[in-house]
Amino acid sequence: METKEIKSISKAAIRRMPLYLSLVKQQIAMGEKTLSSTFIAEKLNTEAIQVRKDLAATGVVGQPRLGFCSEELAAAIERLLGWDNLQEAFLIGAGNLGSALIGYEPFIENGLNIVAAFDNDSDKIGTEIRGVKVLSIDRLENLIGRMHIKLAILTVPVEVAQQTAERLVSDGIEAIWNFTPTKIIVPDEVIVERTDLAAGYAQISSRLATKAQRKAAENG
Amino acid sequence: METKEIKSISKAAIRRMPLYLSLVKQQIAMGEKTLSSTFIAEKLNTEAIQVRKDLAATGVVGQPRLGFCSEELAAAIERLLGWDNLQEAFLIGAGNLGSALIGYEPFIENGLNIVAAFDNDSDKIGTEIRGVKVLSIDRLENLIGRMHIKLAILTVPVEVAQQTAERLVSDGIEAIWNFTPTKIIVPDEVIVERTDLAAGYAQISSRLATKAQRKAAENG
DNA sequence: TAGATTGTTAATCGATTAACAATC
DNA sequence: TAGATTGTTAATCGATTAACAATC
Repeated sequence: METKEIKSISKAAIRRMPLYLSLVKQQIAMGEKTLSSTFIAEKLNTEAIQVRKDLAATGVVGQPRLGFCSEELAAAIERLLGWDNLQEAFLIGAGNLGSALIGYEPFIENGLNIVAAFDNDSDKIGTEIRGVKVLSIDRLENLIGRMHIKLAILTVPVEVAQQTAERLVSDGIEAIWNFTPTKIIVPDEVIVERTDLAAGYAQISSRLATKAQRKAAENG
Repeated sequence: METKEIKSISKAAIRRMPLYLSLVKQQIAMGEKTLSSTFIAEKLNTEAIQVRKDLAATGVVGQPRLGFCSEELAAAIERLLGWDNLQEAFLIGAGNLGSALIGYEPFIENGLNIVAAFDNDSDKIGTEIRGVKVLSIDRLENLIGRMHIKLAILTVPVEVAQQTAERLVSDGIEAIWNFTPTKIIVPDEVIVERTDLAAGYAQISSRLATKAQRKAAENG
């Protein structure tokens, strides 16, 4: 098989990959050997051209008239995302949101393995959340190195987000997934991804507000 | 006061507003009357020009040498986002993630009021989650109209996401905040915002995978 | 005044969409 | 073959960044 040029891939395309992957897996489960960009676009309420462009980045070559081989596509997306390997992670902050992430199905299904949670609340330390032990935050330093943990999921209160991030960095963490509603500042070599629930709320409430204002203007 | 032209505002800018708002509120709490785009940019690890451009959309006019009036800016951002009014919402699906959203501080602080949760698990129905009653999903139809609820937060299992969304739409919901890892298809007039935890995971794990591959190539 | 900052207009960058030849 | 689909190249669109005059 010829090796294809490495295609550049947009951040937005990466973010869409999980949608493609779960649809492809669904089709595999139903015994479908192939699926086309047209089909995917229809199911995801998007455009076929975007699907084709995105899938080009996986290196999978489609067949005119038939589309893409389901199995090949699933494997290629998983490889692209690194979801073909198990990813061990520490959860930092075992509050409501953190606890919810332990046991979040789409993570478990795709190789994200939260191996321990850390907190400074003595009531929580020593307990288990769905089988994951909650340890004292003081043991973080020791364990990151010893267990070769690359990824930390940061769900501490916003007030301590920056200082906790700095601790993680000095302990040698490679990537921080920041769920706190603030930006953390860390050295460039540390990978940071922020998932911002407040941003989503901003977007939906501003759209609702705009709609309400328009309605008021029409009736006024 | 002159009314300014309504500036167009990008989706990305809307999503950044909560970051600006919390920083501005922090400054107010510290007694600072003004703050500049330079200051904001430094704190948020971004560029001053982007901050100025974003803030222009609020209609607040800054003063050369001084920057923006903190109080005025906070009020303008809250108005822009509709966070100056209480937003009542139903939570659909009282699982782990849904439960975590009840009581999520940044929502509560900014006017998002989850007034009831709905589930079809008889073990959950009748219980309370941090003061919010869990009701049978069968009562949804009746209550959306009666309580004039505009916003539904969808945290049901992915398998029932589409059918639940359709129910919400036929009951007259105006906006759906979709936390399920799938796209839901609804009429255009219904506002849909999707917060996709799997997308964030895709992004961070692909970056980790790329880094690991580069490292392997160097050592190989 | 000198200098820091705002706000506008233009340039750049990145992502999406359109057009269309190639393929089976 | 006819027709659906792929994949590439070009055009468009939207967001970010740069340049710079205006302001206090």
